Order: sequence, then C-alpha cells, then structure tokens
Amino acid sequence: MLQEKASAGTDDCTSRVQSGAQTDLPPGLSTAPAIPSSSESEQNIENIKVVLHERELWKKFHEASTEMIITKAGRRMFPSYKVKVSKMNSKTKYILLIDIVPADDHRYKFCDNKWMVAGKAEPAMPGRLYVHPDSPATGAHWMRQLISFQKLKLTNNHLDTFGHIILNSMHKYQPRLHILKADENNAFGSQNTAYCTHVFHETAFISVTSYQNHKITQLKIENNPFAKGFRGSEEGDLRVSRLQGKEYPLITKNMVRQRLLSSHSLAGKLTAGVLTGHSQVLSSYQYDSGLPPSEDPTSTHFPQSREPSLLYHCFKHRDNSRVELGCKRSYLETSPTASEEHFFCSAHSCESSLLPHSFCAEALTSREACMYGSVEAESGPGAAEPGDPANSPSLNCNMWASVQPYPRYSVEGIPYQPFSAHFSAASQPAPPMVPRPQADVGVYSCAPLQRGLPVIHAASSTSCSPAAPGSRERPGQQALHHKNPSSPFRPHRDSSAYPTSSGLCVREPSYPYQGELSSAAAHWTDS
DNA sequence: TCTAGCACGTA
DNA sequence: GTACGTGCTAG
Repeated sequence: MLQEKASAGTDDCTSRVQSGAQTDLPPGLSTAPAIPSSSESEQNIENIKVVLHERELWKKFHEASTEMIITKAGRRMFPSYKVKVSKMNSKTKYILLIDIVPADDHRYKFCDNKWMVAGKAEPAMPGRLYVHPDSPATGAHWMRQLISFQKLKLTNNHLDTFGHIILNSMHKYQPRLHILKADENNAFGSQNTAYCTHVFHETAFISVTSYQNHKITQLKIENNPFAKGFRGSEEGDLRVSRLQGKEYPLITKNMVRQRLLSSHSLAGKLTAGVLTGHSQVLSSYQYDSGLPPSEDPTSTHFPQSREPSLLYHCFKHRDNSRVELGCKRSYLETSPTASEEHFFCSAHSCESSLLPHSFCAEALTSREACMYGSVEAESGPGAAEPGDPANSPSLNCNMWASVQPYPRYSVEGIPYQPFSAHFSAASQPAPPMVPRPQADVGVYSCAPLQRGLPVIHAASSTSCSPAAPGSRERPGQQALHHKNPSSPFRPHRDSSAYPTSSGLCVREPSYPYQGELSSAAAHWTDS
C-alpha cells in the first residue's frame, strides 16, 4: 500500500499558513484566474497543512547529515518521505508530487568525519518528478491517510529509463513536495494551475554510492526494517550505546559475520586452489570515530537548530511574470515545534505560449519512464472515475523543470549558477541566486520545454483497473507489463498510463520506454 | 568512487 | 515460495 494508516505523531512537523494573502499585487497585474474564490478561501491551496511524518527520525538523520544511497538500479530513500495533509478541499482533486533539487552548487567529500565542499557541482541531472501514484485524487482521499512516497527511487544512472529521480553522487539535495490542484477546470498544464510547494529542511540529504558516515549507516540499520539483518540482537548492543551518545568502538555482529563468511569463503577458495594472495579479509574492524559535528563553516553538517524559517510565499504567474502575493508567513504563527518547512504556493497562469509545445509531440512519440503509479482500486472516493474526461486532468509533467537548486543550503553563499542548460533560455526565468531565500525560492515557472530539456515524468490514470496486489516493479520485468500497445495501461500498483483529455501526456510510468530507450538521453543535455 | 554479488530480512 | 529492499564486501 502506498498509503498507510495515519500515524503522525506529535513530533511531526507541521505547517500552517496564513490565509487571505492574495492581495497586494504589483501594479499592472490583475488577479490570476487561478486564485480561488473567497468562498473557498479557507481551503485555498496555500492553506493546506502538511505534516512531515516521522520528523524526529528525519531530524536524527539530519543532525548527522543525511545520506541517501543512489544506485544504478535505483534506491529508495530512507527515511521515506511521508506526509499527512489536512485542510484540503475534500472535493477538489489534487496531484501530489515530489521533486528533488540541488541544495546548492557544490560537490562534497567526506573528510575527517565531516562533509566538506569539494568543488563545484556537476551539471544537474534532468529534473524528474515522482508523482504520487494516487494522483489525482480528492482532498478527502489525501487527508484520509498518511501519504507515502516510499517508492520513490534515486539513481545515478543518467540514462535511467525507469523514471527514477536522477542525482549526482556526493551532491546535496533537497526534496520538495508540490501540491497541485487538478480540477477539470484547472488542470495542470492548463492556463490555471494552482500549486503550493512544501520544503522540509530536515529531508535534505547528500547522495552517495556508499555510506560515508558510520552514524548514518547505523541510523539506517537501526531504523530501516529491511536492514534488520545488520542489527545486533543482544541487549546492550554497543551501537545502542553509541547512538545514545556514548562513544564505543563499533564492531557489529554483522561485521563479524561478514568477515567470517568472507574468511570461510576465502578459505574454501584457497583450499581449492582458486585464489591466492588474499590476506586482508580479516584485516580490520570498523570503528566509529564518534567525532562531533563539525563547526567548520565549509562543512555540511546540517544545523540542528537553525533559525526558524517558516516562509510562505504566494506567487501568481501571468504573462510570464511572477507575482508575489505577499503572504509571507509569520514566525509567530508557528508553534515552537513547528517544522522548518518552507512553504510556497503559486497560482499559475500559464499562458499558452509558455506551454511546452514541443513536449506535446514528444510525449506522444516517446515513452519516458514515469515515476508514477495507478490510482489504486482501493483509493476510495478520491479515485478518479473511469472514463470521465472531466476527472482526467491533463498532467503536463514536463512543465516541471525541477533542477533549480534550493538555496537554503548555500554553505558559503556562493551565488548559484543556474543550470541553464536545462531551461529554455528564452522564457525560463532565471533561477534564484543564493542567497535569496525569501524571494524566488521554490517557485516554478511554466517554461516551455524543448528538446534537450529535462523530462519530467508524471502521468495518472482515471480509468484504472484494480491494482494487482503483490505485483512489483522490477527493471527486468517492467518492460513486459506494457508491451502491448493495445493496452493503454495494465493494472499495476505503481504505474498506469495517463489518458488525458488533451492528449498531452500519455505515458507508461515506472516503466522503460517501450522500445525507445535511447530517447531518455534525448531529453536532457550534457552541457 | 563506484559496482556487482552476497546474505539476510521484509512483505 | 517469491520478489524485493537492505548494508557489506571485494575488486
């Protein structure tokens, strides 16, 4: 199940925003049509409250500088990104999606038990989105349960065809949650797309191909059920003590086991005369240095207690201009335990000239993998009605160029150099420069996407068959599910096509391009 | 720095 | 029993 029983505890971080902020428009700009009417003001998209699930766990990782493994095949995040939302309009349909943007333009290295800047970042990977499989669904549906993005996968494979989010190793990233209105009269990709963005700073992480910080490794092992096999079982495990703040040499049972296995294996091989010369099998145990977080300004230890920074921005886009609606959140509104979430909202008015015209044709000819799944049969009332075009908002996923760095984690205040290669120079507003946390951050623009621009993956289905329980996505199998062109989609818990009324986006998410593997590379540039 | 293969665990 | 998610390890 992609949604779980709501279990947001009191430690969850919450975000509340001010209402009635859609005023104070600059001269010459009228109110965007996407602004909801006043009768709905209490349930405007900017009023949606988002609570990060397991915030305390996130904070634990954050305090040690969260690392996320990225692999060629794709790796899930842990902790998983799960949120609880409230104050949605129960009848309005929303699309929930996540993107992961560079937190800064640095490359990092783990040196002396701390993260340090190691140079300039590699060019950003093609921006991809992970659209929650239930999207679009009504507010009632979203509010009913915990919303889990646990199936989101990260990869370092630039040619990834599975729709995983592509990241560079040893770079810092910031996940962002976007909530879009998906009403039939306000479909994503139409001229009026209202959305809001929520950023939980404790979810920032550095991508790695193998863990650098033992603290992170231990936190993962201790908290991730799938890593249970690496836990010690005895009470008073040394690692428990270590995690409680005491510093002991870290020799886990698994380490011993692994080495014994290696030793046995090696012994067998040596006996068989297969190998010679291996002498380091039992060379060393790992020790946890237990060094305190660095205070080095160039280190990337995520501040444990940063300045309260709840920001709330409302923007309105019209004629390629962004308008801040003047709804900055007041810190006083925030409870002492409130999150350090940044919240942005926008009522987009994406003129047709800004629509990704090139994408329209492209989407129909290529089959970019979409990290997106079907509306599950048990999705409840929120599930879209099959065959109802009105309930099939066209989700123009390519509009979302998610490569803007999030300036929050500017370590040294170096102005961010936009990854312009991924944007259309003609119409893409310049990404925010560091540090400007209160002006432009988190704001999307409806830039036209051209060939060579990052492909965002999103699709949804309003005519989905019941999901096949137990079916799983697996790279080697994915191509099999959607081979048949006559089947627009197949029941699958994590994927579906997205039949849109506008025909903008007909995709087979979570699956490889059907016979067009090379097309993946055609959507992003190397420069 | 990255990868494939492994054992062990969850679902 | 199967598929998949983990961290560990050697290379």
